[in-house]
Amino acid sequence: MTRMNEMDQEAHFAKKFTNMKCQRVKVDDSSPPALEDEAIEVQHLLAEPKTDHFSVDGVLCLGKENSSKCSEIDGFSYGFDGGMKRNIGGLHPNITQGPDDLDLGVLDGFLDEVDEVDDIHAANDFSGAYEDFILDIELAEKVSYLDYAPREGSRLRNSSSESQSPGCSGISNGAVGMSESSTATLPESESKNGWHQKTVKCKLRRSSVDKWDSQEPAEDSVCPTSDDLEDLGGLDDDAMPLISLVSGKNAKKVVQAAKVGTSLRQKRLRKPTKRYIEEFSELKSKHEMERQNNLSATSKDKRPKIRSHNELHCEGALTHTPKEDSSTENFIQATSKGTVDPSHLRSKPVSARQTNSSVISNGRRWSIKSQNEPHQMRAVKSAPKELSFTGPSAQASFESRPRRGRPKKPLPLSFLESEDDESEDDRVKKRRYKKSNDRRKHQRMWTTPEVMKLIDGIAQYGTGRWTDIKKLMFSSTAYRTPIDLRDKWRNLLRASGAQKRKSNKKEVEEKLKDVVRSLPSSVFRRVRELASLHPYPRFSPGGRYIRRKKN
DNA sequence: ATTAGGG
DNA sequence: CCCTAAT
Repeated sequence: MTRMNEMDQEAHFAKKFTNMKCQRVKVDDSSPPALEDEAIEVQHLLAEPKTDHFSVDGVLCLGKENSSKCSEIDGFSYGFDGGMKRNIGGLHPNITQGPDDLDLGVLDGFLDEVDEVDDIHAANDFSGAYEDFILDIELAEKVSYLDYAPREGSRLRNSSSESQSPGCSGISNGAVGMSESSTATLPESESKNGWHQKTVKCKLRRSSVDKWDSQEPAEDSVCPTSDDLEDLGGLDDDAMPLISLVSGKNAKKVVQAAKVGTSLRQKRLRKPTKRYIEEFSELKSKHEMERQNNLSATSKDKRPKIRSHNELHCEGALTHTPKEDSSTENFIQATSKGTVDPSHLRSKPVSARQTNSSVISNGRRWSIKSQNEPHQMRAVKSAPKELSFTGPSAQASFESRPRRGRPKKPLPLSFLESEDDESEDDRVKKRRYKKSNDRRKHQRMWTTPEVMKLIDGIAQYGTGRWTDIKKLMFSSTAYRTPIDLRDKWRNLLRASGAQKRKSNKKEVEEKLKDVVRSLPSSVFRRVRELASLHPYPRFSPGGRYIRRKKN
């Protein structure tokens, strides 16, 4: 599985870049010699973005210390970085441990964070768009020079220049801001001024899509989308602006002919639905967030993958140090607001991780051995579910996470639209909506220490006073609500057999049994004790109401 | 706002 | 975990 994925990735990357190259070359060739001034401009523009090489450069940078030496191409390296991360993220679920629910747990923290992740996406998208944006800047100026709707022109320029510097310095705010300003420009594109706006739009789209699909093995280059093609008279969005600059419609045809091959192929390759892509990106986001939230070892499993992945692309080209992913980390850190310093994580030697994992696997213990251990457990999660627990540090970091409310936002119908014909704006919106709506249940694994605390709390307060228990025993864990506590207790009762429910339901019983198995028997002893002491459903098995004890 | 109970 | 009803 792992193997295959990696290979896919590799092949995919290769193909992608090849495609890009082809496009540019063809465009170049087809540029009519007429209008030499413009042609030169075009040449310049074409030469400017060394897209074909930036990947390599980016990787190199990655391998190095993310030092300032790379600053010139930082934008690119970041962009690439984003791609890599997504790749890894996407890769992970497949390559990690086996089946069952464990991955759900690993992923869980992420879904809630999607909003924040959005920023990351934005940043990444932008960095991807960066190179093209350079072009756009020049274009924009040209445009305004040509007296196209001055307001728009200046607008464009503003957003461009504003973003230029931050983009280069590769810091989150800048990047995000930029991407936002750029997107803000898009909606205006419907006005008559026509092509230059479209130009920007398409370019942005194209680059972001490139980055985007680079994450997904099954997904291939998807530069032009149907709507674009229609809008622009069937022109490749890459070729379009340049050609337009040169000589308008005649050029269009030339280019159209030239790019037919690549375009068609790209179209054909575009199989996965947007839905699919989105899903994937969310998963990725989750992974990214998880890396931030669990300062220590969440990635016990992931990390090695990252390494290997990088190796795949960098091998021989550079000597990569243990810090090879530091740039990645830094980027994330810079990008998100409430970020935990991932430094431990970086510096954590492999040996330590291995040690921890072994410790975990042998399992059942009540006492906390080390602060880091819990994270390992959560990350590994192949260990019995209830066995793992969340350490204070992780709790703290999760605590800072805003409590997710229930979305309940009405789902726009456009959301369900078929994918192929929708404007860029729609697509952007869609993505946004998806994020807010599509967030699934974020399940948090109950760790043994948590269960213990819960039991203690119940012993103290009895059932029914969940808020008190929450406040007292779980004051540090924001993600456990009183209701959660109650639910967990309910489950414990059922699992411990203290609840003489209709035991006929073998199916359910069986499922609960594994939960039981993963928890120390001592826990269940207590559960049973408490069950009799504080019967949860206030009705005893006999059906009589039992009054709750008041402490 | 909190709890109970069902999905 | 989510939702609703009841308190």
